[in-house]
Amino acid sequence: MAQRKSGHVTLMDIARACGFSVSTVSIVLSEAPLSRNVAEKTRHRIKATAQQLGYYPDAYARSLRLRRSQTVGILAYDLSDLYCIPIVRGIQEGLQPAGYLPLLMDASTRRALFDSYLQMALERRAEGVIVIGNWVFDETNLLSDVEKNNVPIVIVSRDLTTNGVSSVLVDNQAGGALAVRHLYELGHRRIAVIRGPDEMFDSAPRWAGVQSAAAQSGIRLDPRLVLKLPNVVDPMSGFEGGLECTRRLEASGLDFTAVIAVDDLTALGVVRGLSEAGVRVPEDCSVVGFDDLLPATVATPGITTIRQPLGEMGLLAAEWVVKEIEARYQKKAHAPRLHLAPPQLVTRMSTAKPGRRMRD
Amino acid sequence: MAQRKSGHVTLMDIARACGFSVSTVSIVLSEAPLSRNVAEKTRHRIKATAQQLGYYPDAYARSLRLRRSQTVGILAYDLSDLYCIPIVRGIQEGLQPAGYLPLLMDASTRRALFDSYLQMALERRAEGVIVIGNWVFDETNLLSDVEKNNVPIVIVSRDLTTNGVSSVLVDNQAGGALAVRHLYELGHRRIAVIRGPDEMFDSAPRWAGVQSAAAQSGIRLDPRLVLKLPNVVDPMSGFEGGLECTRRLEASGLDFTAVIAVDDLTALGVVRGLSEAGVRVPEDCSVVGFDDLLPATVATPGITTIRQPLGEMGLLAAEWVVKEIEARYQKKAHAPRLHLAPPQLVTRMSTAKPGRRMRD
DNA sequence: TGTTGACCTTCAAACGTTTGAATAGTAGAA
DNA sequence: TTCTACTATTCAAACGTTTGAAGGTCAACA
Repeated sequence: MAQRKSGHVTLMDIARACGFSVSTVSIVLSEAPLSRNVAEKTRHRIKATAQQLGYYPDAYARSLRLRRSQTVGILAYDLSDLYCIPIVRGIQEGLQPAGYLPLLMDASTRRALFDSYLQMALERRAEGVIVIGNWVFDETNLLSDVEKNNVPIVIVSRDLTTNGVSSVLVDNQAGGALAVRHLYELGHRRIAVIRGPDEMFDSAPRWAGVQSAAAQSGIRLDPRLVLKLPNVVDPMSGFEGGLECTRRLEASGLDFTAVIAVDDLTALGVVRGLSEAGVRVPEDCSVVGFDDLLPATVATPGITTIRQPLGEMGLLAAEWVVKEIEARYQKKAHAPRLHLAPPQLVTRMSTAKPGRRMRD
Repeated sequence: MAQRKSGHVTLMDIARACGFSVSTVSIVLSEAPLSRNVAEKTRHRIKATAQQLGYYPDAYARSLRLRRSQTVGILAYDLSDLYCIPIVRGIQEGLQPAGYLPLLMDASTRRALFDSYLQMALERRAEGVIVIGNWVFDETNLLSDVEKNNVPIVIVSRDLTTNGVSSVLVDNQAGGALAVRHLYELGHRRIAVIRGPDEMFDSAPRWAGVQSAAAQSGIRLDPRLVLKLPNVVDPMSGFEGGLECTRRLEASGLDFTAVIAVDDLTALGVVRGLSEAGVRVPEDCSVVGFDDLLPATVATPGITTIRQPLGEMGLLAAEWVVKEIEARYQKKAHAPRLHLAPPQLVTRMSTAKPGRRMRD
């Protein structure tokens, strides 16, 4: 067997091994149209040799020649945020049939990493980029760099259409309203709200939804029962924030029969806080979360929550990039689009009719 | 500006734009040693033009020429398994300083995807591969294909040293023992155990650890209190299995004051099952999990568990591949290595001294 | 005998980089 | 003047593919 420089088997190695030219070998192995002309036994011989030598075509050489990478970069701002994975799954599902490979990157909440990965995506000639931007990152200059290179980009979970970027996200406002209406129908009237930090994009629209639904139902939201989480990027911060806020609520001595938390982790923090104070969920107080992540399902009591259709959102984002890539090859670019996915109420054990809560 | 074919700015574009040759431009932009010889203003001019044109070097051309991809494939069998992410984080951390880029791939529990991603890793000329094999996958023929291509491979969370693959995993046996001893010291003597399915690699050693520690402490494990989860690959299956087993335990009418579950999700299923039966945790029954994943922390009560040092494990795996890659460039390969990371008991609220449990 | 077409295979150029070797130009030393 | 040494830049080949164009061979037909 020929001694190869790179340690990898190449077309040349196969050509030498079975006495044909590199061209023929390439034609056969890549199943090019021309391969119909190649004699049956030649084809067989070449394929067998390739198999036996453990040949894998070199993606670099191939992409270089074809000027296509068949790759889409997926850039998650924080992959450990539980809600990323279902999105990633959806994206993969959407990319697969179109023959694009996901290039998954996790910025681990580090801004510098995010930038360098974005750069890497460009160097790798990703034909499109999907950003999962669950947390805030104010600067979009790099994203514009992406656009400058004629690479279509879609962002999931933030609305950046004003910056010219197609966006897929849940209808946060409708979600907030859903939570309020659910509690209202159960009979709750004194509802505490734990809002997300200002720096989290979802916070404002969810709060807006809560407010408008409350107004519509004739519920007065006591400002003293509305708290806001501090802005920390740690994945556990929601839980701790919810816990801390609940302690404050309990210490205040105010009455409330339900709590709406900005997300599931916060809701779990609320449950913990109530439990510390000897308040039972849902008998004494109901709790509603947002997102529908695993911990909300497996906790006891299971958390009633507003579900985001994360998989579908990822799928749609993938389909959009793919379509946009194809479009650009035909020299026509679309205007940025926006999709607000409908949220869905998932009723579990953490909400019930308001009971008689004893307060000493 | 020159009209380029590929839609991307190339060295040639820059060369034309500022009147130097491609070589000079390359030398300057890649900061090659020769660039010391290049006149200051030439350098400036070239860099400025590159910047202005939005040049990103083509990773494909570069890797092709250099015959190095600076890439390590990370192949997770199921990224939605919560315990993958900390490992991935650790790996990234270990790869970064060595200048290798992670190529993250998620097989989504699908065997076929796993195979095709592994193939892709080879086509992308990954210089090393790290497999996170949290669930069983019996065939290692593809892994041997990897070895055949002279690509070092490390597996996290399974012992495949007998197949010649370096392995990093937690000391499951020690972990099982830790759980028993903790309960023993609290005073528990009648302990139920929910074992993992046979197809899950960790199951056997954890059970062995439980058995030996029980024997050492003089605890007799009632076989009727030892149940086994069915083999389902769904991420929720642990929870549902734990719940189902607990219902069976409760229905049996047997006495027990504590439950050891094979992992955290199962433990949460146990808590749910106990709650259904009106059994309080930890007052009436203690529960211990394994892994220390997020849901164990944020549930109420927080689950006492055996922590795997996932980050460190990933870090070590990364360091091993990197070292092995460098070694192969010097034509010397190491024998496969094994590291059993020490588990650690994390005490939370789900365990306490056995109380007087009423049974009618 | 020459021509045609069908069939099978190869040539050679290109993709965008990097880099050892080569080419000039300048200047100081022998 | 010639030699050496240094600076500043370029040539050209190579990495492993793909593919339009061209090269063969062979049989059949005119």
